[in-house]
Amino acid sequence: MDSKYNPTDIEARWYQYWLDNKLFHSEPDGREPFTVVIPPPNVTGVLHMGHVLNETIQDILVRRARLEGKNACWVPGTDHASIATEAKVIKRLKEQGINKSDLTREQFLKHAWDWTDEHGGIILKQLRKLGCSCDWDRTAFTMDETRSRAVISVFCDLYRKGLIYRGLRMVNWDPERQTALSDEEVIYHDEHSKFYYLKYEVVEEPGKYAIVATTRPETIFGDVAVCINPKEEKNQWLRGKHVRIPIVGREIPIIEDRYVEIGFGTGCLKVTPAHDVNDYMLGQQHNLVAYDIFTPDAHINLDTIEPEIRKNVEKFHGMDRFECRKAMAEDLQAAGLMDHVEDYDNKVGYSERTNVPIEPRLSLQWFIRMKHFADIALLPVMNDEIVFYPAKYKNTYRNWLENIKDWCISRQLWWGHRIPAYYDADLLAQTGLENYPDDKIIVSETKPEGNYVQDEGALDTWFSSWLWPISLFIEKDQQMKDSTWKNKELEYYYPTADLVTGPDIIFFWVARMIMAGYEYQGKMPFKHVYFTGIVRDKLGRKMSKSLGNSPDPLDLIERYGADGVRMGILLSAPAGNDILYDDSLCEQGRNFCNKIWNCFRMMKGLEVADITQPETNKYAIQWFEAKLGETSANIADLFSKYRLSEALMEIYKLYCDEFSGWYLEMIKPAYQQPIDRATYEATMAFFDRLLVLLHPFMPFITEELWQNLCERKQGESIMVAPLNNAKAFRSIEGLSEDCRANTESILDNTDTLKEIIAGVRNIRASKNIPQKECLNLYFNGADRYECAELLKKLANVELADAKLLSTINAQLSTFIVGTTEFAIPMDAFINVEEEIKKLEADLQHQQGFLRGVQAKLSNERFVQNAKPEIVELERKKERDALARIEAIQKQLDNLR
RNA sequence: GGGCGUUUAGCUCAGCUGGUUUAGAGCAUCUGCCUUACAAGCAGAGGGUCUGCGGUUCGAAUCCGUAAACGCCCACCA
Repeated sequence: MDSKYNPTDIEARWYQYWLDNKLFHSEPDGREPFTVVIPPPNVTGVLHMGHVLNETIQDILVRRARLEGKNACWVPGTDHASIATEAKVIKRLKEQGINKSDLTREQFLKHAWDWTDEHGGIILKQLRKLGCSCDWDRTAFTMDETRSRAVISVFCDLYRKGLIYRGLRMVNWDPERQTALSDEEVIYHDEHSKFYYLKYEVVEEPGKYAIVATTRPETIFGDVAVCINPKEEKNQWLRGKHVRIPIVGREIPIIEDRYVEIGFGTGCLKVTPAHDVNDYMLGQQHNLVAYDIFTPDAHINLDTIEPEIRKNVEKFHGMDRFECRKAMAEDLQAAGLMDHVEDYDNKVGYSERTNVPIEPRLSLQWFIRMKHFADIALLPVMNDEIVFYPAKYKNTYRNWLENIKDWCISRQLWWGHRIPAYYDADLLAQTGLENYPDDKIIVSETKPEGNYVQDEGALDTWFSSWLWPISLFIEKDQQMKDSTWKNKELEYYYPTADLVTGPDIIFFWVARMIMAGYEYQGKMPFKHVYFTGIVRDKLGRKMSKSLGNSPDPLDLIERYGADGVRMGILLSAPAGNDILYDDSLCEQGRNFCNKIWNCFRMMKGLEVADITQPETNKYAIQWFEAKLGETSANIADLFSKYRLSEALMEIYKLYCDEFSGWYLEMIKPAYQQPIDRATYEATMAFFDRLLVLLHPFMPFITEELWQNLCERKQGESIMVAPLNNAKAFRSIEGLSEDCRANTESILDNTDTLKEIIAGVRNIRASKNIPQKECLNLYFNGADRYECAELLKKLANVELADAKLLSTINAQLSTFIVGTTEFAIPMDAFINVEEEIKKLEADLQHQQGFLRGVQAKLSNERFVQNAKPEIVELERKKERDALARIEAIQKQLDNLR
């Protein structure tokens, strides 16, 4: 065996073994289920560090549950990601010289499916490299047959329930992709822009102007009024008058509405109903026309305005909106109709997917009434039936639900689930879409007989994702019945156990799954939600392609091994906190693998013989048994709180410090001596349990070593290791009174021993005494008899001999543990000056400590008010401190 | 403009209902060791008064108030 762990071959081999033996596959049975559904990555996506974090956490939870004997089922799959994927397909077509507009829907979809088949699922392959134990037989796609049928059924069902409606509304329009978006898909950025003060001449008083401040002068073609607040003094003179739009020339009325904020800007607000949500609202209240002056791709379109007005501004027709803003500002300036321009900071909404400024646009879309869903989804989270980790997201969640708005679910895209709404072709030809009567729309799972045309729109991707925890378990060909699905799988796997996802999709996805869960199964979709942080680089910057600061996970796996990367990403990832990723974390993971590897090498190198078991070994085994029990209990507790990085750290310390650093040193036979069989077997058993404990975090190396620890049968795996776990996970609280006392005292005693050894090592290091030099240890003090007993058990770790201290002389180097003083004869090594200095510093510290304690104890109110056990503790502190001070002084006297 | 969160060693974080020998961990740093499992290692050491201020209390990193800094979410002030 090499002294370095080499993961590459090992990982590939065991992953295949797990697949071959169907160890990831789950079928309903008598065991308790533990279900996790993967947050489906984009079907054409590629693995990035965010996935690594997310999937590692899920795998840890799933593998842990499996070891606990649960029937773990982690269902993988991908999301069709309608906007993102459509964009990618369009881009590729463009590279081939094809425009989307040249294709029919069917032709385009053919290309999209080709693309999906080609690139789809690459990311799922990559997850295997990470070690993810997904049940691949269940792999699903949000647009596969079963999921699609579910989506359409739900649309029809909600429509029948009156929870879906079609309406002409002001929506967020993405001019790049030319589709409507939901409110959640708009991201607001702070922007330094300009505030333009435009002069609108008052018709009734030529030469006088109303000054209107706007950030968007390019929309003045659509102005239909100027609004003032009836209470604003300075604009009273405008009441009832009309103004002329500069450059454009249209005469528009001054209207009054209290919506306009007094004191903001000039108090005059231009009203453009087609291009601003508030203006739209004003327009409706004041019966104003809405001129839509933009094409779907946000170029100026003057076809909608009056021809006589148009001729004034023909040159702007067809301009891009930002180009037009510039041109309009210049023209206004030149015409003397620009009062002035100010710098202005405001927020501008951008499309989440295309990163293009969104345009508020009046359009005919499909919506879900959300009030009903907010009602069913709020309570379960607020009273912790569904538990959020960290809990702070409950606030965010509540806030959103309490202010919820209807969800725009239609998209002007082809890649997605086509809206199952049908229009009578003849009627449609007469009325057009906007005026098509609602009661003549047919919403149905299947195309109605006759001459009907289907709605051109597709559904928002999240309209399929919100069904994910349900739709994954719907049987092939199963139809929705009575607004629900029932079958054996749903009965068994639903509700799922844990959902692991980023807080950025709490509204998009988490909240909506909860809604759909209650609506369609009458139950929560999951019991716990673990929100991960965002992976950042070590400078705290979000990882992004454009910054180039995101490492390629596969490359990292290549360099550090999957186990190393898993440890690296997890180590500093407390729930909900962002993680600052740095390669050095993976390095630590790799180093840890190496450590474990070498523990194993050491054990395998032992020669076993039937000899008497030394007392030290008996003690070591007892102690480590206790330690392992204690740590296992801690880890179980940390798991229950989803504090996974802390759990891993506990295991890390258990391996490195306790097992390698202490236990193996205690039982290690002298050079070329054999080990007794009892100790050997106990040690192997310990290691087995250690591997099981670590397995969820580092699946590959643990499987490799577990398989080599002893003879294993074909098909056996640490993944489903039999329940010596029950023993490993038990807590000290669960032990009998006697056993617990024993456990605790052996742990305490060993801590004392470690302190003594540390004292000796300290002296050795500070005096440069070589390792080979065996030292004699003398001691004296209150607990000396106990110490003597203990030391005998550990003598072979560090010491030649342990004796009661009889006389003290200057040729000793000393230290104190508890209240016992220890001394090592130094002969020529001793430096009296230094020794005195050290003791004096210690003395000072002890005296300071004593003063603090005594101050407390002499405070009557403390003695009266504090709990008796606290007072007693302080008294013990005082006694101990006094004893130590006395000991130090005695030593000082001797040295002097 | 609202709401939430954070602020503890050089870095990343623990520290639960105030009291557990004058604050812990991992990493990093420094020193010494190629000791017969491991230099991707071993041993040892240094390093913080817990963001500032005020309060409650016998006692505060821990509770309350306040200020500041940073971060996140929400919101139609053009």
